[in-house]
Amino acid sequence: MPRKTIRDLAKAAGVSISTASNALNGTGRTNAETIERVKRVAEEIGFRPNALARGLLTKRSHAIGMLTNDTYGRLTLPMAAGVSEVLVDHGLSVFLCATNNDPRLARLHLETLLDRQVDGIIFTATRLDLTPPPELAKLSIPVVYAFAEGPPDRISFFPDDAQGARLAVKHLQALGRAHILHITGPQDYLAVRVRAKAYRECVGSNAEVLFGDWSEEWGHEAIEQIVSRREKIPDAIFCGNDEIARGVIDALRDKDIAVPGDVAVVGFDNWEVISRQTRPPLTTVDMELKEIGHRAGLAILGLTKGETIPTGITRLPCRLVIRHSCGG
Amino acid sequence: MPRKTIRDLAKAAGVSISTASNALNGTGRTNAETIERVKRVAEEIGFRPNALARGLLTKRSHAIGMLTNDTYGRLTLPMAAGVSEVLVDHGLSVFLCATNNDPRLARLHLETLLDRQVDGIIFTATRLDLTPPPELAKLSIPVVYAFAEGPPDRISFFPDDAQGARLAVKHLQALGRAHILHITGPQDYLAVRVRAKAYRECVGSNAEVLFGDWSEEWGHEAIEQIVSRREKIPDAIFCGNDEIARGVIDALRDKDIAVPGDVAVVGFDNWEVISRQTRPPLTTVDMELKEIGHRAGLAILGLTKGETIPTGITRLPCRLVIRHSCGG
DNA sequence: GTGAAAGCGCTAACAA
DNA sequence: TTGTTAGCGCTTTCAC
Repeated sequence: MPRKTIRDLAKAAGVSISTASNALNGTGRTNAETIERVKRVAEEIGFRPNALARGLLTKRSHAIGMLTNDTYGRLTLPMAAGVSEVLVDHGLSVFLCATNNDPRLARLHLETLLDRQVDGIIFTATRLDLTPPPELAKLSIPVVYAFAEGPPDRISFFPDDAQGARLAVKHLQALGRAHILHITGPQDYLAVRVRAKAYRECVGSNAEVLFGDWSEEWGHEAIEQIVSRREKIPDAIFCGNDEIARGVIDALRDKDIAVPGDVAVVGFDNWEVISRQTRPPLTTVDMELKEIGHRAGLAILGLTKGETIPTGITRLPCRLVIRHSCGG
Repeated sequence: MPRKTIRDLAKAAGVSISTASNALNGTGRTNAETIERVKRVAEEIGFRPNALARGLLTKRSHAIGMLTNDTYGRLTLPMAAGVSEVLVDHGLSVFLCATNNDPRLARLHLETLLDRQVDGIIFTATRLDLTPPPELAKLSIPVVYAFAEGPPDRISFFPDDAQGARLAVKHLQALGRAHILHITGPQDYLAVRVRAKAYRECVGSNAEVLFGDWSEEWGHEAIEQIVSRREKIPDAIFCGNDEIARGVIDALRDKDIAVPGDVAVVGFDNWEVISRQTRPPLTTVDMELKEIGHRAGLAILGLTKGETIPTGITRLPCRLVIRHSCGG
């Protein structure tokens, strides 16, 4: 059985097509009783409007595209969930397009999205300093950047890395740790530089930072370096992500250095498969990716309604998740 | 500047609307030269057909919905990537709908998808024995189940857990391990029972299986149990997932039991953030989730074209990823 | 208050 | 081979 059309509805309710339409949408001037009846009949016969037909006419598809540079990694997904969460109740659907960092694929997806008359596009990336597809800047529909930096006249949401780093370092200081070391990822990541700078501002500008990569292995190696110096080891380590932190904790245990007794450790990301499973469980900074998704979704929603929303980068606060790797 | 319509194209190319349409779509009988010209002009003026209008008329939206029970977890995402990968080149887009295991949300998403005239729906779950939304069974559009079991008259794709388990166990046996233990997850998971059964068929029906949960902690605890028995410990352990395997490996190292020297360990999932980072790196079974996504995408594609595709459950082979936790 | 009619951008008969 | 015409299902003037 094919879907009921508004014609079927009009016939069944004994009204004209336009009255049926008005009754359902609350447009025009319609008798309250008629509205009631049309709605009841619509329910009875299972009428649901065809979104394609409606979109064709109103020029609003009530769909948005989410363009992401990776194959839905651990950063993109919480954001996508956040976006979807706020939009579903407003009747907006989300096309998920993974570009896999391939410009050709990005263009392909983008064209398809425009053909589908999406009301807006959210671009998300896996690192803040990845250059978004330049085509996005020229679009006449709303574009919001999440975990990526768009042009100044667009809206971009970032986690506040500096604040997150301060959160971590100040927590360690409040716990009485005086000699804090920072072991982090590759220096060419913007987030790495921002976090390192904030760290230095808290503990003094001659504070030591060890740059490496994002792996557990680097955590091990860094500890090896520290210990082999035969100096006094730090009493706290602020790690650039949870994987490094896990490596650090494991390496310390291998050397019979107690965590948090001798050395307190803080991570960054709150990637739970890691942060919950270190021994002891890891105190870490959560970037609130889902909240970034929420905000991006709300921004798109507002823009499509013609609201004015401040452009430029908005930094959203991180949250410290306290577990046992710092004591307490 | 509004988008160009097929009218603009027809005018610019000096042909009628229908000729323009035929030229672009290869329908009807059109002069090769005209086709050429129309296509060139379309390119020049930047004409792109409105997918909404086309869909309204052809009753094919060239979009599908992907309904998933979780907030895009680690199982769903590789599958989603696989689906999208095979569909993008056929001009199909994917609506991603996370139901968060909430039946109300599932229904809401489903209705929206139908309103949008999606050509088909792929349902994916985080466990094989999760009951898919019953509404799906009654739909008149194609529905494919990936990592979930649909009704017998629909298409379902599963990883071949039994084959995966055999792969792991036979690998250990080929390496000369004679006393293999299975430490796995909760017995109420179908996958757990299937893997355990396959394991027992390989090593003998009195073989021991320890059921627990999916955590690293359980891996530790299981090793504790084994060692405290003061019997001869097994020379190989087949773990139900990578998290358990990581716990097992860590616990063995804590007890100075060499991996793979004394005990070889195999995991299940190939969740790389874990399997690459264990010491030694973990040999593990990969369920080829992306391939499941590929197959689901191709199945939907075929169904929307009216092809006949065998219904019921198709089990897709797992692959053994060899690292160092078994030696070699 | 309600309905007839026009038309969103496109495809597909059918006529020319 | 091409153009004319009639809609797809809906919203939206504008008469009545």
